[in-house]
Amino acid sequence: MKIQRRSLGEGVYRRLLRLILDGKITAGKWMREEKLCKELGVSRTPLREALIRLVQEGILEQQTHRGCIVRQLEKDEIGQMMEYRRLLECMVLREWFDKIDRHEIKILDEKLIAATKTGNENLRIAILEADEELHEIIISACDNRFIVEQVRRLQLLCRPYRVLRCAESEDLTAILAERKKIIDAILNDSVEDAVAGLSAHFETSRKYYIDDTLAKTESGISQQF
Amino acid sequence: MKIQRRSLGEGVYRRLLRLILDGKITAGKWMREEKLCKELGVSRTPLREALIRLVQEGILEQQTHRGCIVRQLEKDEIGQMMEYRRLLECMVLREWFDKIDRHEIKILDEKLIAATKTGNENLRIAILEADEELHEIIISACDNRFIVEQVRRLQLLCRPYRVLRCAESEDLTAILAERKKIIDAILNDSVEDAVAGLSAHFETSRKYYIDDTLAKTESGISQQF
DNA sequence: AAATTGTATATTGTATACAATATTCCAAAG
DNA sequence: CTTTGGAATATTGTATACAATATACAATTT
Repeated sequence: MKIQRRSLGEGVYRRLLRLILDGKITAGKWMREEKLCKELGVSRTPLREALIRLVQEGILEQQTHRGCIVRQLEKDEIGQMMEYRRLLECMVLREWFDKIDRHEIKILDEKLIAATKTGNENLRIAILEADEELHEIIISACDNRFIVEQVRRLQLLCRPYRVLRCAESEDLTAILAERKKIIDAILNDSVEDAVAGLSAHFETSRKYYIDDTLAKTESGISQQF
Repeated sequence: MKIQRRSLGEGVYRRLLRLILDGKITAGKWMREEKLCKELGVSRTPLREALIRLVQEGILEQQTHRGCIVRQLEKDEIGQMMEYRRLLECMVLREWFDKIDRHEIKILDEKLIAATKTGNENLRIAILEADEELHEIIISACDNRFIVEQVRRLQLLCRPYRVLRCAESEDLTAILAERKKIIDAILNDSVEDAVAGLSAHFETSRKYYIDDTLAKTESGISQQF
Protein backbone atom coordinates (compact mmCIF):
# COMPACT_ATOMS: atom_id res chain seq x y z
CA MET A 1 0.00 0.00 0.00
CA LYS A 2 1.34 3.37 -1.04
CA ILE A 3 1.06 6.15 1.46
CA GLN A 4 -0.18 9.31 -0.18
CA ARG A 5 1.86 12.14 1.27
CA ARG A 6 0.77 14.81 -1.18
CA SER A 7 -2.69 15.54 -2.41
CA LEU A 8 -3.45 15.57 -6.12
CA GLY A 9 -4.06 19.31 -6.01
CA GLU A 10 -0.58 19.93 -4.66
CA GLY A 11 0.98 17.88 -7.43
CA VAL A 12 -1.06 19.65 -10.09
CA TYR A 13 -0.02 22.99 -8.60
CA ARG A 14 3.66 22.11 -8.91
CA ARG A 15 3.27 20.79 -12.43
CA LEU A 16 1.40 23.88 -13.62
CA LEU A 17 3.89 26.18 -11.90
CA ARG A 18 6.78 24.46 -13.63
CA LEU A 19 5.00 24.64 -17.00
CA ILE A 20 4.40 28.37 -16.65
CA LEU A 21 7.85 29.27 -15.29
CA ASP A 22 9.50 27.23 -18.03
CA GLY A 23 7.50 29.10 -20.61
CA LYS A 24 5.64 25.99 -21.78
CA ILE A 25 2.41 27.81 -21.02
CA THR A 26 2.91 31.39 -22.14
CA ALA A 27 1.55 34.60 -20.70
CA GLY A 28 -1.94 35.56 -21.78
CA LYS A 29 -3.17 32.00 -22.25
CA TRP A 30 -6.47 30.90 -20.76
CA MET A 31 -6.28 28.01 -18.33
CA ARG A 32 -9.32 26.10 -19.60
CA GLU A 33 -10.30 23.70 -16.85
CA GLU A 34 -11.70 20.78 -18.85
CA LYS A 35 -8.77 20.83 -21.23
CA LEU A 36 -6.18 20.85 -18.43
CA CYS A 37 -8.10 18.13 -16.57
CA LYS A 38 -7.81 15.81 -19.54
CA GLU A 39 -4.15 16.65 -20.10
CA LEU A 40 -3.22 16.13 -16.45
CA GLY A 41 -5.58 13.25 -15.80
CA VAL A 42 -7.42 14.70 -12.81
CA SER A 43 -10.89 15.98 -12.12
CA ARG A 44 -11.79 19.65 -11.81
CA THR A 45 -11.59 19.80 -8.01
CA PRO A 46 -7.83 19.28 -7.58
CA LEU A 47 -7.19 21.26 -10.75
CA ARG A 48 -9.13 24.21 -9.39
CA GLU A 49 -7.23 23.89 -6.13
CA ALA A 50 -4.02 24.36 -8.10
CA LEU A 51 -5.45 27.31 -10.04
CA ILE A 52 -6.56 29.04 -6.84
CA ARG A 53 -3.05 28.71 -5.41
CA LEU A 54 -1.52 30.17 -8.56
CA VAL A 55 -4.03 33.03 -8.49
CA GLN A 56 -3.14 33.73 -4.89
CA GLU A 57 0.52 33.89 -5.86
CA GLY A 58 -0.22 36.42 -8.57
CA ILE A 59 0.90 34.10 -11.35
CA LEU A 60 -2.62 33.72 -12.70
CA GLU A 61 -5.34 36.30 -12.92
CA GLN A 62 -8.89 35.25 -12.18
CA GLN A 63 -11.99 36.75 -13.73
CA THR A 64 -15.31 35.61 -12.34
CA HIS A 65 -17.11 33.25 -14.66
CA ARG A 66 -14.42 33.74 -17.26
CA GLY A 67 -11.58 31.70 -15.83
CA CYS A 68 -7.91 32.09 -15.13
CA ILE A 69 -5.38 33.63 -17.45
CA VAL A 70 -1.59 33.51 -17.19
CA ARG A 71 -0.69 36.98 -16.04
CA GLN A 72 1.17 39.08 -18.54
CA LEU A 73 3.55 41.32 -16.65
CA GLU A 74 3.61 44.84 -18.03
CA LYS A 75 6.89 46.51 -18.85
CA ASP A 76 6.81 48.69 -15.76
CA GLU A 77 5.86 45.74 -13.56
CA ILE A 78 8.95 43.84 -14.64
CA GLY A 79 10.93 46.99 -14.00
CA GLN A 80 9.44 47.29 -10.52
CA MET A 81 10.19 43.65 -9.75
CA MET A 82 13.78 44.03 -10.88
CA GLU A 83 14.08 47.18 -8.82
CA TYR A 84 12.70 45.33 -5.81
CA ARG A 85 15.20 42.52 -6.39
CA ARG A 86 18.03 45.01 -6.65
CA LEU A 87 17.10 46.76 -3.41
CA LEU A 88 16.49 43.50 -1.55
CA GLU A 89 19.66 41.71 -2.62
CA CYS A 90 21.77 44.81 -2.03
CA MET A 91 20.20 45.09 1.39
CA VAL A 92 21.05 41.48 2.15
CA LEU A 93 24.57 41.97 0.85
CA ARG A 94 25.02 44.97 3.12
CA GLU A 95 23.33 43.62 6.25
CA TRP A 96 24.76 40.10 6.16
CA PHE A 97 28.06 40.94 4.50
CA ASP A 98 30.16 39.30 7.19
CA LYS A 99 28.26 36.04 6.91
CA ILE A 100 28.89 35.60 3.20
CA ASP A 101 30.81 32.41 2.55
CA ARG A 102 34.20 33.65 1.26
CA HIS A 103 35.27 30.13 0.47
CA GLU A 104 32.38 29.66 -1.96
CA ILE A 105 33.14 33.01 -3.53
CA LYS A 106 36.78 32.00 -3.95
CA ILE A 107 35.78 28.76 -5.67
CA LEU A 108 33.46 30.71 -7.96
CA ASP A 109 36.26 33.14 -8.76
CA GLU A 110 38.67 30.38 -9.66
CA LYS A 111 36.06 28.64 -11.77
CA LEU A 112 35.59 31.83 -13.79
CA ILE A 113 39.33 32.38 -14.17
CA ALA A 114 39.76 28.83 -15.40
CA ALA A 115 36.89 29.26 -17.84
CA THR A 116 38.48 32.30 -19.49
CA LYS A 117 41.17 30.02 -20.78
CA THR A 118 38.86 27.47 -22.39
CA GLY A 119 37.38 29.46 -25.24
CA ASN A 120 34.20 31.45 -25.59
CA GLU A 121 31.76 28.57 -25.69
CA ASN A 122 32.72 27.21 -22.29
CA LEU A 123 33.04 30.70 -20.87
CA ARG A 124 29.48 31.46 -21.81
CA ILE A 125 28.18 28.48 -19.88
CA ALA A 126 30.46 29.25 -16.94
CA ILE A 127 29.21 32.82 -16.73
CA LEU A 128 25.58 31.73 -16.78
CA GLU A 129 26.21 29.23 -14.00
CA ALA A 130 28.33 31.66 -12.00
CA ASP A 131 25.59 34.27 -12.22
CA GLU A 132 23.05 32.05 -10.51
CA GLU A 133 25.59 30.82 -8.00
CA LEU A 134 26.61 34.34 -7.04
CA HIS A 135 23.03 35.33 -6.25
CA GLU A 136 22.62 32.09 -4.34
CA ILE A 137 25.75 32.58 -2.23
CA ILE A 138 24.71 36.10 -1.30
CA ILE A 139 21.17 35.17 -0.36
CA SER A 140 22.36 32.14 1.59
CA ALA A 141 24.13 34.46 3.99
CA CYS A 142 20.78 35.84 5.11
CA ASP A 143 19.27 33.92 7.99
CA ASN A 144 15.88 35.55 7.69
CA ARG A 145 13.50 32.97 6.24
CA PHE A 146 11.00 35.55 5.00
CA ILE A 147 13.57 37.58 3.11
CA VAL A 148 15.12 34.49 1.54
CA GLU A 149 11.70 33.26 0.41
CA GLN A 150 10.82 36.63 -1.06
CA VAL A 151 14.05 36.88 -3.04
CA ARG A 152 13.62 33.35 -4.40
CA ARG A 153 10.03 34.13 -5.32
CA LEU A 154 11.06 37.24 -7.20
CA GLN A 155 13.76 35.29 -9.02
CA LEU A 156 11.15 32.75 -10.12
CA LEU A 157 8.63 35.34 -11.26
CA CYS A 158 11.27 37.16 -13.29
CA ARG A 159 12.51 33.97 -14.93
CA PRO A 160 10.10 33.82 -17.86
CA TYR A 161 11.17 37.34 -18.82
CA ARG A 162 14.86 36.76 -18.43
CA VAL A 163 17.15 37.16 -21.38
CA LEU A 164 20.27 35.11 -21.57
CA ARG A 165 22.49 37.96 -22.62
CA CYS A 166 25.55 35.76 -22.84
CA ALA A 167 23.95 33.73 -25.58
CA GLU A 168 23.51 36.82 -27.72
CA SER A 169 26.43 39.11 -27.16
CA GLU A 170 29.81 38.20 -28.58
CA ASP A 171 31.84 40.41 -26.28
CA LEU A 172 32.04 38.59 -22.96
CA THR A 173 34.71 40.76 -21.35
CA ALA A 174 32.30 43.47 -20.18
CA ILE A 175 29.88 40.88 -18.80
CA LEU A 176 32.71 39.10 -17.06
CA ALA A 177 34.07 42.33 -15.59
CA GLU A 178 30.69 43.10 -14.06
CA ARG A 179 30.74 39.84 -12.06
CA LYS A 180 34.43 40.12 -11.27
CA LYS A 181 33.91 43.52 -9.65
CA ILE A 182 31.42 42.06 -7.16
CA ILE A 183 33.53 39.00 -6.42
CA ASP A 184 36.69 41.01 -5.83
CA ALA A 185 34.90 43.48 -3.60
CA ILE A 186 33.60 40.67 -1.39
CA LEU A 187 37.03 39.03 -1.21
CA ASN A 188 38.55 42.40 -0.30
CA ASP A 189 35.91 42.95 2.40
CA SER A 190 34.72 46.12 0.75
CA VAL A 191 31.00 46.37 1.47
CA GLU A 192 30.36 49.54 -0.46
CA ASP A 193 32.14 48.35 -3.60
CA ALA A 194 30.26 45.06 -3.51
CA VAL A 195 26.89 46.78 -3.11
CA ALA A 196 27.74 49.23 -5.87
CA GLY A 197 28.79 46.38 -8.14
CA LEU A 198 25.69 44.31 -7.47
CA SER A 199 23.50 47.35 -7.93
CA ALA A 200 25.11 48.15 -11.27
CA HIS A 201 24.74 44.51 -12.31
CA PHE A 202 21.01 44.66 -11.67
CA GLU A 203 20.75 47.95 -13.47
CA THR A 204 22.19 46.53 -16.70
CA SER A 205 20.10 43.36 -16.34
CA ARG A 206 16.96 45.38 -15.83
CA LYS A 207 17.49 47.28 -19.05
CA TYR A 208 17.94 44.01 -20.90
CA TYR A 209 14.79 42.49 -19.42
CA ILE A 210 12.71 45.48 -20.30
CA ASP A 211 14.08 46.24 -23.73
CA ASP A 212 13.92 42.63 -24.79
CA THR A 213 10.43 42.06 -23.47
CA LEU A 214 9.28 45.20 -25.20
CA ALA A 215 10.92 44.19 -28.46
CA LYS A 216 9.39 40.71 -28.33
CA THR A 217 5.96 42.07 -27.51
CA GLU A 218 6.08 44.60 -30.29
CA SER A 219 7.22 42.11 -32.89
CA GLY A 220 4.75 39.55 -31.62
CA ILE A 221 7.32 36.86 -30.96
CA SER A 222 6.33 34.29 -28.37
CA GLN A 223 8.05 34.54 -25.04
CA GLN A 224 8.61 30.81 -25.02
CA PHE A 225 12.22 29.67 -25.05
CA MET B 1 -31.01 41.40 -10.91
CA LYS B 2 -27.89 41.64 -8.81
CA ILE B 3 -24.62 41.22 -10.60
CA GLN B 4 -22.34 38.94 -8.64
CA ARG B 5 -18.90 40.48 -8.93
CA ARG B 6 -17.26 38.32 -6.27
CA SER B 7 -17.46 34.59 -5.86
CA LEU B 8 -18.55 33.05 -2.59
CA GLY B 9 -15.08 31.68 -2.03
CA GLU B 10 -13.56 35.12 -2.24
CA GLY B 11 -16.01 36.47 0.31
CA VAL B 12 -15.37 33.56 2.66
CA TYR B 13 -11.62 34.13 2.26
CA ARG B 14 -11.97 37.75 3.32
CA ARG B 15 -14.21 36.91 6.24
CA LEU B 16 -11.88 34.20 7.54
CA LEU B 17 -8.84 36.44 7.07
CA ARG B 18 -10.50 39.18 9.06
CA LEU B 19 -11.49 36.73 11.81
CA ILE B 20 -7.95 35.44 12.11
CA LEU B 21 -6.20 38.82 11.94
CA ASP B 22 -8.61 40.24 14.50
CA GLY B 23 -7.80 37.37 16.81
CA LYS B 24 -11.36 36.02 16.77
CA ILE B 25 -9.93 32.71 15.60
CA THR B 26 -6.74 32.17 17.55
CA ALA B 27 -3.52 30.48 16.53
CA GLY B 28 -3.44 26.72 16.85
CA LYS B 29 -7.16 26.23 16.21
CA TRP B 30 -8.35 23.63 13.72
CA MET B 31 -10.43 24.97 10.85
CA ARG B 32 -13.06 22.23 10.82
CA GLU B 33 -14.78 22.42 7.48
CA GLU B 34 -18.31 21.28 8.35
CA LYS B 35 -18.42 23.57 11.38
CA LEU B 36 -17.24 26.61 9.43
CA CYS B 37 -19.64 25.79 6.59
CA LYS B 38 -22.59 25.95 8.97
CA GLU B 39 -21.35 29.13 10.63
CA LEU B 40 -20.73 30.92 7.34
CA GLY B 41 -23.66 29.44 5.48
CA VAL B 42 -21.80 28.04 2.50
CA SER B 43 -20.95 24.59 1.20
CA ARG B 44 -17.56 22.99 1.47
CA THR B 45 -16.37 23.96 -2.02
CA PRO B 46 -16.13 27.74 -1.54
CA LEU B 47 -14.98 27.23 2.04
CA ARG B 48 -12.14 25.02 0.89
CA GLU B 49 -11.27 27.60 -1.74
CA ALA B 50 -10.82 30.13 1.04
CA LEU B 51 -8.77 27.70 3.13
CA ILE B 52 -6.44 26.95 0.20
CA ARG B 53 -5.83 30.67 -0.29
CA LEU B 54 -5.02 31.13 3.39
CA VAL B 55 -2.69 28.13 3.28
CA GLN B 56 -0.92 29.59 0.27
CA GLU B 57 -0.44 32.84 2.18
CA GLY B 58 1.12 30.99 5.07
CA ILE B 59 -1.64 31.98 7.47
CA LEU B 60 -2.92 28.42 7.77
CA GLU B 61 -0.96 25.22 7.81
CA GLN B 62 -2.33 22.22 5.97
CA GLN B 63 -1.84 18.59 6.94
CA THR B 64 -3.10 15.97 4.51
CA HIS B 65 -6.27 14.33 5.71
CA ARG B 66 -6.03 16.19 8.99
CA GLY B 67 -7.11 19.64 7.94
CA CYS B 68 -5.97 23.21 8.31
CA ILE B 69 -4.70 24.79 11.49
CA VAL B 70 -4.14 28.48 12.20
CA ARG B 71 -0.40 28.87 12.09
CA GLN B 72 1.26 29.70 15.35
CA LEU B 73 4.22 31.93 14.64
CA GLU B 74 7.23 31.01 16.70
CA LYS B 75 9.07 33.62 18.69
CA ASP B 76 11.95 33.79 16.23
CA GLU B 77 9.58 33.96 13.27
CA ILE B 78 7.91 37.06 14.68
CA GLY B 79 11.38 38.47 15.27
CA GLN B 80 12.34 37.77 11.67
CA MET B 81 9.18 39.37 10.38
CA MET B 82 9.74 42.47 12.46
CA GLU B 83 13.33 42.59 11.27
CA TYR B 84 12.14 42.32 7.67
CA ARG B 85 9.65 45.12 8.26
CA ARG B 86 12.35 47.28 9.77
CA LEU B 87 14.73 46.76 6.87
CA LEU B 88 12.03 47.22 4.25
CA GLU B 89 10.48 50.36 5.69
CA CYS B 90 13.87 51.91 6.36
CA MET B 91 14.82 51.11 2.79
CA VAL B 92 11.69 52.80 1.51
CA LEU B 93 12.29 55.77 3.76
CA ARG B 94 15.81 56.12 2.40
CA GLU B 95 15.10 55.46 -1.28
CA TRP B 96 11.92 57.48 -1.60
CA PHE B 97 12.74 60.11 1.02
CA ASP B 98 12.15 63.04 -1.33
CA LYS B 99 8.71 61.79 -2.27
CA ILE B 100 7.40 61.66 1.27
CA ASP B 101 4.44 63.98 1.68
CA ARG B 102 5.74 66.68 4.04
CA HIS B 103 2.31 68.22 4.28
CA GLU B 104 0.84 65.01 5.70
CA ILE B 105 3.73 64.75 8.13
CA LYS B 106 3.14 68.33 9.25
CA ILE B 107 -0.54 67.62 9.88
CA LEU B 108 0.39 64.53 11.85
CA ASP B 109 2.88 66.53 13.89
CA GLU B 110 0.33 69.19 14.74
CA LYS B 111 -2.22 66.57 15.67
CA LEU B 112 0.21 65.06 18.17
CA ILE B 113 1.16 68.44 19.62
CA ALA B 114 -2.51 69.26 20.09
CA ALA B 115 -3.11 65.89 21.72
CA THR B 116 -0.45 66.45 24.36
CA LYS B 117 -2.61 69.23 25.78
CA THR B 118 -5.76 67.13 26.13
CA GLY B 119 -4.81 64.70 28.85
CA ASN B 120 -3.43 61.18 28.78
CA GLU B 121 -6.56 59.41 27.59
CA ASN B 122 -6.82 61.34 24.35
CA LEU B 123 -3.06 61.29 23.87
CA ARG B 124 -3.05 57.51 24.02
CA ILE B 125 -5.57 57.28 21.20
CA ALA B 126 -3.76 59.97 19.20
CA ILE B 127 -0.46 58.13 19.46
CA LEU B 128 -2.01 54.85 18.33
CA GLU B 129 -3.57 56.56 15.33
CA ALA B 130 -0.42 58.53 14.55
CA ASP B 131 1.62 55.37 14.61
CA GLU B 132 -0.38 53.74 11.85
CA GLU B 133 -0.56 56.98 9.88
CA LEU B 134 3.19 57.48 10.01
CA HIS B 135 3.88 54.04 8.56
CA GLU B 136 1.23 54.69 5.95
CA ILE B 137 2.66 58.07 4.89
CA ILE B 138 6.13 56.59 4.52
CA ILE B 139 5.02 53.58 2.52
CA SER B 140 2.79 55.75 0.31
CA ALA B 141 5.88 57.53 -0.95
CA CYS B 142 7.04 54.30 -2.57
CA ASP B 143 5.76 53.86 -6.11
CA ASN B 144 6.78 50.22 -6.34
CA ARG B 145 3.61 48.15 -6.16
CA PHE B 146 5.40 44.98 -5.08
CA ILE B 147 7.20 46.62 -2.19
CA VAL B 148 4.05 48.36 -0.98
CA GLU B 149 2.12 45.10 -1.08
CA GLN B 150 4.82 43.26 0.81
CA VAL B 151 5.00 45.87 3.56
CA ARG B 152 1.21 45.87 3.96
CA ARG B 153 1.21 42.06 4.07
CA LEU B 154 3.85 42.03 6.79
CA GLN B 155 1.89 44.60 8.76
CA LEU B 156 -1.18 42.36 8.58
CA LEU B 157 0.64 39.20 9.55
CA CYS B 158 2.22 40.91 12.55
CA ARG B 159 -1.07 42.35 13.73
CA PRO B 160 -2.32 39.43 15.84
CA TYR B 161 0.93 39.56 17.78
CA ARG B 162 0.99 43.29 18.26
CA VAL B 163 0.90 44.73 21.69
CA LEU B 164 -0.68 48.09 22.22
CA ARG B 165 2.05 49.43 24.37
CA CYS B 166 0.26 52.72 24.90
CA ALA B 167 -2.59 50.96 26.63
CA GLU B 168 -0.27 49.48 29.19
CA SER B 169 2.45 51.97 29.94
CA GLU B 170 1.66 55.05 31.96
CA ASP B 171 4.64 57.06 30.77
CA LEU B 172 3.80 58.33 27.34
CA THR B 173 6.65 60.81 26.99
CA ALA B 174 9.22 58.24 25.87
CA ILE B 175 6.80 56.71 23.38
CA LEU B 176 5.92 60.15 22.08
CA ALA B 177 9.57 61.15 21.77
CA GLU B 178 10.28 58.11 19.62
CA ARG B 179 7.71 59.23 17.03
CA LYS B 180 8.65 62.88 17.33
CA LYS B 181 12.25 62.08 16.40
CA ILE B 182 11.18 60.53 13.09
CA ILE B 183 8.72 63.31 12.27
CA ASP B 184 11.23 66.08 12.99
CA ALA B 185 13.93 64.36 10.97
CA ILE B 186 11.65 64.18 7.93
CA LEU B 187 10.60 67.79 8.30
CA ASN B 188 14.26 68.79 8.58
CA ASP B 189 15.13 66.75 5.47
CA SER B 190 17.59 64.65 7.42
CA VAL B 191 17.52 61.20 5.83
CA GLU B 192 19.94 59.53 8.17
CA ASP B 193 18.22 60.79 11.32
CA ALA B 194 14.85 59.66 10.00
CA VAL B 195 16.14 56.18 9.15
CA ALA B 196 17.88 55.91 12.51
CA GLY B 197 14.71 56.98 14.27
CA LEU B 198 12.49 54.56 12.39
CA SER B 199 14.97 51.77 12.92
CA ALA B 200 15.07 52.42 16.65
CA HIS B 201 11.29 52.56 16.74
CA PHE B 202 11.09 49.09 15.19
CA GLU B 203 13.73 47.80 17.54
CA THR B 204 11.72 48.76 20.64
CA SER B 205 8.52 47.45 19.06
CA ARG B 206 10.15 44.16 18.22
CA LYS B 207 11.19 43.59 21.79
CA TYR B 208 7.66 44.25 22.93
CA TYR B 209 6.16 41.86 20.40
CA ILE B 210 8.50 39.08 21.34
CA ASP B 211 8.54 39.48 25.09
CA ASP B 212 4.80 39.80 25.27
CA THR B 213 4.13 36.86 23.00
CA LEU B 214 6.52 34.79 25.03
CA ALA B 215 4.91 35.85 28.28
CA LYS B 216 1.45 35.05 26.99
CA THR B 217 2.49 31.67 25.67
CA GLU B 218 4.21 30.75 28.89
CA SER B 219 1.33 31.78 31.11
CA GLY B 220 -1.15 30.18 28.73
CA ILE B 221 -3.21 33.30 28.22
CA SER B 222 -5.13 33.38 24.95
CA GLN B 223 -3.78 35.69 22.31
CA GLN B 224 -7.26 36.99 21.65
CA PHE B 225 -7.83 40.65 22.44
C1' DA C 1 -1.88 -3.31 33.60
C1' DA C 2 0.37 -2.23 29.18
C1' DA C 3 0.63 -2.89 24.48
C1' DT C 4 -1.59 -4.09 20.22
C1' DT C 5 -4.94 -4.68 16.89
C1' DG C 6 -9.28 -4.12 14.75
C1' DT C 7 -13.47 -1.61 14.02
C1' DA C 8 -16.43 2.52 14.22
C1' DT C 9 -16.48 7.29 13.51
C1' DA C 10 -14.96 11.72 12.03
C1' DT C 11 -12.74 14.35 8.67
C1' DT C 12 -10.61 15.48 4.59
C1' DG C 13 -9.79 14.47 -0.63
C1' DT C 14 -11.91 13.78 -5.13
C1' DA C 15 -15.39 13.27 -8.65
C1' DT C 16 -19.41 14.74 -10.57
C1' DA C 17 -23.96 16.77 -11.21
C1' DC C 18 -26.26 20.95 -11.41
C1' DA C 19 -26.63 26.24 -11.36
C1' DA C 20 -25.14 30.69 -12.82
C1' DT C 21 -22.91 33.35 -15.98
C1' DA C 22 -20.36 34.65 -20.14
C1' DT C 23 -19.66 34.05 -25.07
C1' DT C 24 -20.98 33.00 -29.70
C1' DC C 25 -23.60 33.22 -33.54
C1' DC C 26 -27.60 33.83 -36.22
C1' DA C 27 -31.72 36.21 -37.37
C1' DA C 28 -34.35 40.28 -37.69
C1' DA C 29 -34.77 45.30 -37.58
C1' DG C 30 -33.03 49.70 -38.80
C1' DC D 1 -24.47 46.68 -44.32
C1' DT D 2 -24.54 47.41 -39.53
C1' DT D 3 -26.60 46.76 -35.25
C1' DT D 4 -29.42 44.63 -31.78
C1' DG D 5 -31.66 40.90 -29.47
C1' DG D 6 -31.83 36.49 -27.98
C1' DA D 7 -31.43 31.55 -28.11
C1' DA D 8 -27.62 27.96 -28.09
C1' DT D 9 -23.33 26.76 -26.32
C1' DA D 10 -19.30 26.85 -23.50
C1' DT D 11 -17.33 27.68 -19.19
C1' DT D 12 -16.97 28.59 -14.53
C1' DG D 13 -19.21 28.48 -9.62
C1' DT D 14 -21.39 25.65 -6.11
C1' DA D 15 -23.37 21.70 -3.80
C1' DT D 16 -23.14 17.13 -2.73
C1' DA D 17 -22.10 12.21 -2.87
C1' DC D 18 -18.58 9.04 -2.40
C1' DA D 19 -13.56 7.52 -1.46
C1' DA D 20 -9.45 7.64 1.28
C1' DT D 21 -7.39 8.46 5.44
C1' DA D 22 -6.77 9.59 10.34
C1' DT D 23 -8.49 9.27 15.02
C1' DA D 24 -10.69 7.22 19.01
C1' DC D 25 -11.98 3.53 21.51
C1' DA D 26 -12.93 -1.07 22.75
C1' DA D 27 -11.50 -5.92 22.60
C1' DT D 28 -7.73 -9.04 22.88
C1' DT D 29 -3.21 -10.67 24.01
C1' DT D 30 0.98 -10.77 26.70
